[in-house]
Amino acid sequence: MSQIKQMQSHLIVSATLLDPYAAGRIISFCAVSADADLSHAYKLFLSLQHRTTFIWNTIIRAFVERNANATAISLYKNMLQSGFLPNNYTFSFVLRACTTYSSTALASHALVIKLGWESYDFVLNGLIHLYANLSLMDAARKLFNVSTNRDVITWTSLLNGYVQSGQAEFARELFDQMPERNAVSWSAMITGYVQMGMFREAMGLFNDMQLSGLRPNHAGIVGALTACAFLGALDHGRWIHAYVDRNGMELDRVLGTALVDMYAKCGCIEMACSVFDEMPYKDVFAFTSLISGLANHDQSARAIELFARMQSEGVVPNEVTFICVLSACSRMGLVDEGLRIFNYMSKVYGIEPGVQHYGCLVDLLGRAGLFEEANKLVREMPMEPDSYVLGALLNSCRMHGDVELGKETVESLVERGLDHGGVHVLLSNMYASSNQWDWVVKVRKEMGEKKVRKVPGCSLIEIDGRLCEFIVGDGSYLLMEEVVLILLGIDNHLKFLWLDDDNTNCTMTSY
DNA sequence: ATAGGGTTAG
Repeated sequence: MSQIKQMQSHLIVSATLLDPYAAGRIISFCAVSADADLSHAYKLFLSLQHRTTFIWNTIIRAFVERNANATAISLYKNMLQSGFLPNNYTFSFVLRACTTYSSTALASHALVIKLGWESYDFVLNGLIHLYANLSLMDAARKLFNVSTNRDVITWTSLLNGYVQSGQAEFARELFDQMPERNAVSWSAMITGYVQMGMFREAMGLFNDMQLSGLRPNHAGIVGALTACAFLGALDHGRWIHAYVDRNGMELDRVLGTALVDMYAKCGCIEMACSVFDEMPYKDVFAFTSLISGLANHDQSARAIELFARMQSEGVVPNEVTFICVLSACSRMGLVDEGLRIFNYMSKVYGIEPGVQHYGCLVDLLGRAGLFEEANKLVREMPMEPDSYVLGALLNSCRMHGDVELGKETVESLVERGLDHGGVHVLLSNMYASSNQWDWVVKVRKEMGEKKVRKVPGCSLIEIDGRLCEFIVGDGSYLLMEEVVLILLGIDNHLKFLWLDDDNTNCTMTSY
């Protein structure tokens, strides 16, 4: 790059930059090559007297590649105002920027048609991708149906649209129908399942992909790791980590963070830390992921330390980071520290607290027994409390045995339609522990009348690399009788051990 | 005369 700058000063002196072709080559190098320097390219672009369509296209492309869609679109509008006609290249970049600017999307499509580019491969795929991303599936499907030269990208773009709009079956149907599948189309379906919360399907497909002989790429690996994280599938996750190492895949920000998160969510916090240490570049995602993992492993002190380290390394925290840090403070009972962080979140970083931050703060105050403050905060916060905020308040009522405030809180949950069964169970347990049995009966009766159902609890474990899911009340598992016998055995054993203790009540209530 | 599209983390 420094050589290019030298060369460029020479060219300016010799007036060669007046040659638009030479200028185009230099801008292209500065804007989109491997070690590009976009701000330099942009300065150069602004200084040019004579621009070409190629130069406009290149600078627009550079901003799109950095996800600076607003800038890309405003450059595109400037281009039109300067009298340049966009060509197929222009549209292939601009349509990508339009995925976050739907108002410009329709106008761009209109111009595509007017200039006769609609049936041109790259442009048509760009349009399908655009409509699919905006979840405008009728439009996307229509274009797909009229396309005569469908390739694997056309199919993948449409598939992604069904994923975006949550239509898992259509997406899978399309995937099965594709005449050709490559690593990207497999990844799209795998991460599609992940986005739709269908983690077991994602893992199954990751497995099928390897059986089909295709090597998973970066995105496929990341998708599979995310699924492992949600499923707690540690053995699968470890296998993928070994695959990453064996194939010398670079621990970049995305892959590194996915690994850190997988280990943290699967209970291996030390492995999460060591992968984090290996990552050459750590951004806000990586830090936040580990801070969250530490907080969830009752290592809030380390979480808060990491938060300090992050800032000393100049990584700017975002709203999610603050949610994790505040919840760490709350678990450690660091009331003053939590309040201080809550305040400087907006003062120093300009992040306005959202409902989730208030939720953490209510939890922080409530756990510390500062009821009045917690209740006051809920009443005075600038937005409607959500189920998390009221749940935190309810939990603090339970912890400190304040049945009256608990009852009020449940009422406000009911008013807002946020009363899932667990809330009523909690209230009834609170009445029970304060020996108000008539109220227990009343709550239970109301639950019956309103047909409130508790969402069945479920758990997942991995045995010999196979995932087993257990749902409360479902006795239909293979080997269920053996499982029940073993549990009863453990139960009896515990009773025997605790025989002298009057208060022991080791009955199994559900399995 | 220089170029381009689909999948990726908290």
